[in-house]
Amino acid sequence: MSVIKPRTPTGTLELLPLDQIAFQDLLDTIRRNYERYGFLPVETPAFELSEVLLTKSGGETERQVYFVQSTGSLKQGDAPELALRFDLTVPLARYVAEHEHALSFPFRRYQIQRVYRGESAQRGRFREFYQCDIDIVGKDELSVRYDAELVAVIASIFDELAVGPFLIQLNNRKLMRGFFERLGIADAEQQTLVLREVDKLDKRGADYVRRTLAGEGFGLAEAAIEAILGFVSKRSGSLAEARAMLGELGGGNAQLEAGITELGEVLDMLEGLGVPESRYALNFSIARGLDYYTGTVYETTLTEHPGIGSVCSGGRYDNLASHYTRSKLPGVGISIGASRLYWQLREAGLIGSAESTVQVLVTQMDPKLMPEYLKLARELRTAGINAEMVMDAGKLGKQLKYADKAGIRFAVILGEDELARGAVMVKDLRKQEQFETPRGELIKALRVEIEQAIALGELRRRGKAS
RNA sequence: GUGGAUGUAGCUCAGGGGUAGAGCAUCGGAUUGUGGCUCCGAGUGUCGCGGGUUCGAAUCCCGUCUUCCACCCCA
Repeated sequence: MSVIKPRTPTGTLELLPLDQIAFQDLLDTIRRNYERYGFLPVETPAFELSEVLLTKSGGETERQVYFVQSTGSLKQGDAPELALRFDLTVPLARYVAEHEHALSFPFRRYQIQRVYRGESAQRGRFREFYQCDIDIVGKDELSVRYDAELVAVIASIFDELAVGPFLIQLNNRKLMRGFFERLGIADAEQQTLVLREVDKLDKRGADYVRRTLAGEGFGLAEAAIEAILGFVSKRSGSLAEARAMLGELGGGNAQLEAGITELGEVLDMLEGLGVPESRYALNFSIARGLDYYTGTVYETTLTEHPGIGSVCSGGRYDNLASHYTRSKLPGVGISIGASRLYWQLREAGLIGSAESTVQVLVTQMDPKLMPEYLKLARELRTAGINAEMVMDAGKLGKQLKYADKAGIRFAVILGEDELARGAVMVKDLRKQEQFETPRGELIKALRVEIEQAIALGELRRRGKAS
């Protein structure tokens, strides 16, 4: 009989249990912070109607969309009416438009789900991956103060992830467009093209951008190019510097002035929100690729790992759901690509395998004592301690080996000797220590051990809070 | 979609016209209440797929697929 080689399609991330636990810990941290800042959970279907998803046909998105089709429909040669979502923003727009009357505005939702993109796989880039989005959608209006609030959320998450220093870089599309307009680049399309090139500054360097802007398709005058480069090369190192950067821009047109005002308001909020100055900076080269951003744009990087690139990005959009409703729904949102983030952090050695979610293994020393083992396991579980029981008799050595390989930190051992003494043995496989405790104090003793390990950062809190 | 590379045991790879190897991993054992170290033993491959050259191909040639890297785009 021929067997099929078991393998996952390229561009998918499939993990072993201990790595999956580490990944889920990452998602949990993100989710916890989203909820802490008052965002509500939403899930939408993995696939949407094609007509809903592909509002803007042509271009990059359509090239990357996976269509979904039943075999029956495929045989009939019908065009697929379903497609897998490629981000969470388009489904959000549909969701808000569809449930507009049942939602409270400003609507704050978080969504942690997988999205699909049919692109060729590369390092840390997947065809199926998790996005963790938050968006705040207003009705008719939404204050830029919300734009500042998102900075606080990002800072809170990356602080808690403890992956070293990070920088949330801020910019504003109006400010950029206004600046280009002042230089005589008035056409919106042309501005978009310049935005896209300028965004590559930190990756490709000033010379690359200079050459591109002077080349065909742009052909900008040297003075304009130098003005642009001088503008986009600026970075703030502190709040005072950020304010000075805005102050030096001067005015000249409504867009530029609006951008300066908006960014200024965002800066004014950050201190009160408790975001340290070291966590954010203005960077006038940040543009983001998506063309629906109209105001604030965000891009977060890990200072000590520039190679990882952006770990969280997003921005403000004027009218989220114009394709689905006549209501004006402005919003602001950010997204964390969790699969890529996890993968990159692991590559950089910033994240390892976790310990098992199983906290204690109840070993089976003597099959005759099975009723005792069952009782022990029940006690542990009732106390909120995650416990696994060995059901098959076998050598104790093998059972401990199993616990070790499975990443289980503690083993409980009970044989004739302990039973006679009314005691039970607790073994810490990591510390290579064991101690005997009176049977009645097992739970207390284990809790102390577990809390200690959590305090040392060796374990994460599992099971119900005790 | 464009350009470049790759493909040999579960993994990392060596070999290079005469029919396949190492390390790691896996499993078993080292006197029946204690894991990660050590020692002993065991198994596995249509050498990516198809065709050609040859007495003979994993090894040379052609095609094809796959995976990877860069561009594009993005998380």
